[in-house]
Amino acid sequence: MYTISYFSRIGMVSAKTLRYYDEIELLKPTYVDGSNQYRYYSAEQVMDLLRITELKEYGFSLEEIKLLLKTRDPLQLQTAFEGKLKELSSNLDQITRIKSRIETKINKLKEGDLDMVDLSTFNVFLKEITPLSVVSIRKRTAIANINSLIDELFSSLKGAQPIRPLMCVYHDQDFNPDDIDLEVCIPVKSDSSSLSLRVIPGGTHACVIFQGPYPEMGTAYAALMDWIGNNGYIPSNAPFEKYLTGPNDVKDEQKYLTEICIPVKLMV
Amino acid sequence: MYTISYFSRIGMVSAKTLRYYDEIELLKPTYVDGSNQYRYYSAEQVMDLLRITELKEYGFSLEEIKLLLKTRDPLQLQTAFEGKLKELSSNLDQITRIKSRIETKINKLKEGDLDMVDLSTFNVFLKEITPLSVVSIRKRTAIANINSLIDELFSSLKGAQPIRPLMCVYHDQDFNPDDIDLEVCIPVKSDSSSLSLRVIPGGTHACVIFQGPYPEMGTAYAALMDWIGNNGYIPSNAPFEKYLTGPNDVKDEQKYLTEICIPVKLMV
DNA sequence: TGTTGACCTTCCCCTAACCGGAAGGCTTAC
DNA sequence: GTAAGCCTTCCGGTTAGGGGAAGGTCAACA
Repeated sequence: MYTISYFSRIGMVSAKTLRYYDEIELLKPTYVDGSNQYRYYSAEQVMDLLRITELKEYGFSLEEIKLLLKTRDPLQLQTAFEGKLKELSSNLDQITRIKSRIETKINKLKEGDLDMVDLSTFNVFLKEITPLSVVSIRKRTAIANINSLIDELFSSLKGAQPIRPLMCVYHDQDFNPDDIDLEVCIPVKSDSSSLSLRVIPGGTHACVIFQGPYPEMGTAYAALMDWIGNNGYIPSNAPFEKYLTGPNDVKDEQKYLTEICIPVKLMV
Repeated sequence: MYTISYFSRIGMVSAKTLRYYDEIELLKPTYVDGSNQYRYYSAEQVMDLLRITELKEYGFSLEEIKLLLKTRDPLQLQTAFEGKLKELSSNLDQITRIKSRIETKINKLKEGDLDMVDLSTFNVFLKEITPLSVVSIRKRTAIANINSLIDELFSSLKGAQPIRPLMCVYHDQDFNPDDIDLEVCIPVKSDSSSLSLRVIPGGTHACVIFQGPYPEMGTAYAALMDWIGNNGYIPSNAPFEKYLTGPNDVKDEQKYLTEICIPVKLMV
């Protein structure tokens, strides 16, 4: 039996942490003195504590660890590890992309470019769009899952040929990247009767073409919304994007080309 | 002038976020209606909002962004970006190391190794150590900074030859990885009179040799502390580690060799 | 003119994984 | 006798907002 401070030194964690683990029922002392509430830990608990620290380093939350500690099934552990491995790989990609974005920023700064984006440099134009038949999936999900949605959609195509680039409709008003009402669309011929089609309504749209990485598209949206307000229009429906040139076409994110369209009507 | 919801759509953030930015004085609306407290944002603020979102993506905290927004000095911006770049690089390294640790775990699991470490497999031994002269730096810092401390120490060596591997004394009782009382030591000949030496006292030490990555050394510490308690000793001074084989000697972290020593005395 | 629905406000509580410190109780060593 | 060193609980703080309630306001429509 160890006191909390000795036990904390064994595991190289703070006593505060141990009290917290007790509170959330992750690791309770084997014995608590009834008279003074002192916590005492047993030698077997050392291994539990070490496992907790290890899993924490791997990026598991304490809730997840609580479950993993209980299981004696090595397969479940393996699955959890493999999932975490994927997560870490995607973190790596994410960080790498951000690094390259910062690098181009630094280069611009060095060239004396003051890095001030001017909304008026965007070339907003009005366009009458005719209704368009598409195959689509609509789902409420995190933006990060968009790729699996696209895969799913493509596999449901059954040989039908896309006649235009991929599109995405953003049905949300309030923007929250972890929970988006997302509709991925592939335009197809309107007589592809074997598929269940949906028709994107036509009408007047304010549009802009943006070149650059997707996370920087905010400026284009801002320019578009700004233009709409300044020209006596208001948005009348959900905006959508057409991915003219994307990751499948070029490697350099700076070369991505996207058209953003917002259906509009005249203000009364 | 935009209402909060229109402004939030322009910037693709939630209205909640905008109210929060108002509260923390990061981005205050240019005009607030006196009668109903409605917030109104101006067209110029769009760029500020977009910059905030951008810097957030780069990993800056809102406090840092507050400072960066104010400055018109491109050099300061560049410095901040370069610092962030370094931070992201070290994150990349960190994640890569963790990934490879998880991969070896998975391989062990596949081989049927149940991944149960047994403290009793560690070979703890008692050792009489004679006093040792070292050059050292002691500092309270995050464990992540240990490398710069080592560099600093080596550059203060002025040609004196290390006679033993690098050591580190851990003066803390309560372990907190972001704020450690750390002493890095290089053993030198005791007659290196041109340097200011400090002497690590001799005496009885309980020691163990650990093979593997540094973050997994906890098990060895646990085995050591366990042995000490079970054999009628108590720790009498700060523990230290000797880095017998480290990153300068081999690439594979699984091959790192470290000796952990804890000064002990007999319990009364 | 009334009503409906969209929009705005403030206020309060919640998150994860603890840290810092206060106030108070117990032993033990000098 | 008292100071040091343990231990306890409790309270408040951290980041960047989200969820939701209660209530005021606005514009359009019947």
